Amino acid sequence: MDMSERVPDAVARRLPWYYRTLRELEAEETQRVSSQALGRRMGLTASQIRQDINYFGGFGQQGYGYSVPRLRQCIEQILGLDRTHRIAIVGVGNIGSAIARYPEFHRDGFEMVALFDASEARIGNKIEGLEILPADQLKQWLLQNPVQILVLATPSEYAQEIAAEAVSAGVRAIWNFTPVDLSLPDTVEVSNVHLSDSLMALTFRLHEREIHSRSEKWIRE
Amino acid sequence: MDMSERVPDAVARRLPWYYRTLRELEAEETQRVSSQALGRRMGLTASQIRQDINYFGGFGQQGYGYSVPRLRQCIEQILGLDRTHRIAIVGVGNIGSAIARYPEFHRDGFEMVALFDASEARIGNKIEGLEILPADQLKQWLLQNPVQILVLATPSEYAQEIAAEAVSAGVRAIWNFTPVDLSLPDTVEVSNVHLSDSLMALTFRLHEREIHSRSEKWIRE
DNA sequence: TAGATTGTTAATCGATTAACAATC
DNA sequence: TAGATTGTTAATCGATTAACAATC
Repeated sequence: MDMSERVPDAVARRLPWYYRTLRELEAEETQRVSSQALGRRMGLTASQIRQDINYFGGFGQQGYGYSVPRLRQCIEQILGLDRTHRIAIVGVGNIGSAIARYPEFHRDGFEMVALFDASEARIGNKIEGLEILPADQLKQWLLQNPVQILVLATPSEYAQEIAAEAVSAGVRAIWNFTPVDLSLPDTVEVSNVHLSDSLMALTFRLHEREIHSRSEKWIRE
Repeated sequence: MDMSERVPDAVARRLPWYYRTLRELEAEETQRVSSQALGRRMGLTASQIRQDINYFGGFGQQGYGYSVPRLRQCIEQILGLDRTHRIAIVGVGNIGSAIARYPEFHRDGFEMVALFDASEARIGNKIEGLEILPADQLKQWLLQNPVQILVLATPSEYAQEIAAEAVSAGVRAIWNFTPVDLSLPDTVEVSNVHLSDSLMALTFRLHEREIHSRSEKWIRE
């Protein structure tokens, strides 16, 4: 498993997709899969799948294909899901609390360990048995209770400040739900869920399509 | 504005980002911006920004740069945000109800018009003044009240079925929060928010980094 | 006018696809 | 062994970057 160079983003983005698909195949009790069959299922070329998988090593077998459980397990390890990840959430508004209540995470080794919010009305309340702590205790708490991942779901105006604070308390991975492009040392990994970007990408394609069909009509008439 | 070819995904993904940044600049009352200045701010090359913008036409002015309000407005139009988009949500669990309560959408012309759920316990309840309707009335309702966008936030096992139903009732854009790769006619636009994929991309990079630093040590010692 | 910066073409880089020898 | 399918190298394609003439 040679990891001497940073894996291209294009490949990294497909890894969870492979993982998800392999889990489906496993649930269907499929034992083996060829790059061609997997490609057909995912809408990728067989070549790309072999290329991607080989980035991490030869998990297949010539003339046979890939063992579904084995490949699933390998990708699970590559994704780091064989470990437990402790997660804290800052900002328990709509999205923050939805994440706090999301049960599926547990299955993949994620453990919600603390919730923080700045609103007096929320502090002290419980979500899934976990008490909401005052946001101004975040740094202190993190120093004593390290987490692997911080979920950032505060109002935009506090996002940068709180992220920087968390990083100074040792956080090295942020799952960012605010529409803010965080500026942090590049020793910190950030995964953005820019919800409105994703919604706008949808309206863009919808709009683009309408223009297309209009101009098609134009040509026909 | 030549749109004879489909805009590459790479460009489409950056459009909402440009829009967001231009809005920030506008809020800071910046009147003009050069591709270089915008590039520095966003971490892109000036060249790429000019290339991207020119995909849609010459909105700049030689020797001056781009007018921030004008460019913002142009991209707003390109994204289709000058129109109103009616949205319905199916599945008002954690994520569905978080989306239903998200206030920011209104600003960009999105209007939440209906909520659906299959659970007896939820039907009849209200979120933001909107009553939750039985999911089995979805198709009927959509036929009478067309929406531009359907938010899909049901349990995975119903996602494909409900999406197909909505499409047969005229829906042409789906904002998909389920971890399912929907299979729909390509006349339908889908924007996926695969939350666990995004979380796993984070653990992958975190893990990858650890391997790096370990092997660095290895070399040093 | 001179300086600045775009719009656009050409060069480079990286990612995807094709091809095929290795091998199970 | 013969057939199938991987692992891997080479060819192609597309996206990014560089360069520069056009022009405000």
